[in-house]
Amino acid sequence: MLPFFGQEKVSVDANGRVKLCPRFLADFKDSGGWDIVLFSLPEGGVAIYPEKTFLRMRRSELDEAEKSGGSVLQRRRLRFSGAMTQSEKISNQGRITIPHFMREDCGLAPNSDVVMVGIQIGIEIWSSERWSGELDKMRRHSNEKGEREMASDLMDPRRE
Amino acid sequence: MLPFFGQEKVSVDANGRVKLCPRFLADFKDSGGWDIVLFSLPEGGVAIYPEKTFLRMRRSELDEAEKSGGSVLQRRRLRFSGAMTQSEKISNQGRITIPHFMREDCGLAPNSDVVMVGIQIGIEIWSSERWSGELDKMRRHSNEKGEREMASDLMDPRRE
DNA sequence: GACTTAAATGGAGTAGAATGGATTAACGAA
DNA sequence: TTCGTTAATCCATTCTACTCCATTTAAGTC
Repeated sequence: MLPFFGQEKVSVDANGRVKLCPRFLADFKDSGGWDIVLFSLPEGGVAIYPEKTFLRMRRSELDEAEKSGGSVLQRRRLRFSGAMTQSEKISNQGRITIPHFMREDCGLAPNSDVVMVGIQIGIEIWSSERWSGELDKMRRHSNEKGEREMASDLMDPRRE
Repeated sequence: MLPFFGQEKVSVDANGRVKLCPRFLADFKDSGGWDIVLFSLPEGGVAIYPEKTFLRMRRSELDEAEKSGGSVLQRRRLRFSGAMTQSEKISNQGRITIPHFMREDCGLAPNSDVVMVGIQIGIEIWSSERWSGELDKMRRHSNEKGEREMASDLMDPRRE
C-alpha cells in the first residue's frame, strides 16, 4: 500500500482537534510512530510530517546556527522556521490538536470543515475553501503548461 | 519532542514580567535549568537563551577578545554585546522579569500583548505589532518566491 | 541614620479552557 | 441481520492563565 495518498474530508471538533482517518493513522504508525511535526505553510495549509521525516529534511541547520548565533540572517532563518513549526503527538484516539496560531493562520477554526491531503511524505490539512482555491490554481497552471508544451512542440519539428 | 518551536501569545503583567507557557518552560528545563540570558536584538525583540547555549555561542568571541583586548574594534564588540545582554533566572512560578532598558528598546511595556516565538535554540519575545510586521515581511517574500517559481516552471517546458 | 513611600518579588486562589476518555449512533461488510 | 469498525458527541478531570494580595527590597527625604 502506498503511504500518504488520497484525500479525506474531516471536520475540526469544538476544541480545535482533528481525527485522522484509519488509513493515514496506519501510515504514520509505519513511518515511526505518533511523534509528528506540524508546519504552517505560507501558501495556506498545515503540513504534518512524521518526526523522523522532518528531522531528515532539516538536518544540519541547527549546528550552523549555534556557531553563528550573532548573525542577523541566521537568526531570521531560525526564527521563521521555528515560528511556523511545532512538534506534537498523535493522541491515543488518533487525534491531533492544532496549535492556536495555525488555526488562525490557516483558517482551521473549531467546528469547520477541512480536507486532509496525502502528500506522499506526510499529509496536509487545508480549510475547504482554501483547498478548492489551491486546486484551481494548480489546474490552471497545469493547463497553461500543457498549452505551452504543445506550442513549443509546433515550433520545433525535430523534437521527439 | 523538538524543543523551542511554535508561537504563543502572552501578556506582560503590570510589573513587566512574562510567564512562560508550560511547553517552553519544559524546554528550558531540559536545556540546563532556570539560568537564562536575555539579549536585546537589533531587529526588535528580546532573545532568551539557556545559559549553556549562550556560553557555547559566545565562547569563540570571548577567546578572540582576550587575545586582542587592546583593539578598539574588539572593545566595541564586547561593549555592545555586553550592554545588550543580561543574565536572569526563571522564577519558581515560571516568570521572567524583563530589564527596563529592554522594555523600552523592544516595546514591551507592562500590560501589553506580546508574542513568544520558538527559535529552536531558545525563544524570542516580540511586541505584537512588531511581530506582525516581521511576519508580513516574511509572507510577502515567500509569496513572491512562490510566484516566481511557478512562472519559471511555465517558461521552461523541460523542467521537472 | 531612621522613617516613609514606592516598587519589585513571590505566592495563592479561582474561573476558564484544554485534554483524555467513554458512550452512543451510524455505516459497512460478512 | 448481525457483527465489527468508524465517527461524532458529550462529560469529567486536569491543567492553565489571570488576578489579586502579602512580603520584601530599595530609594528618597527629613
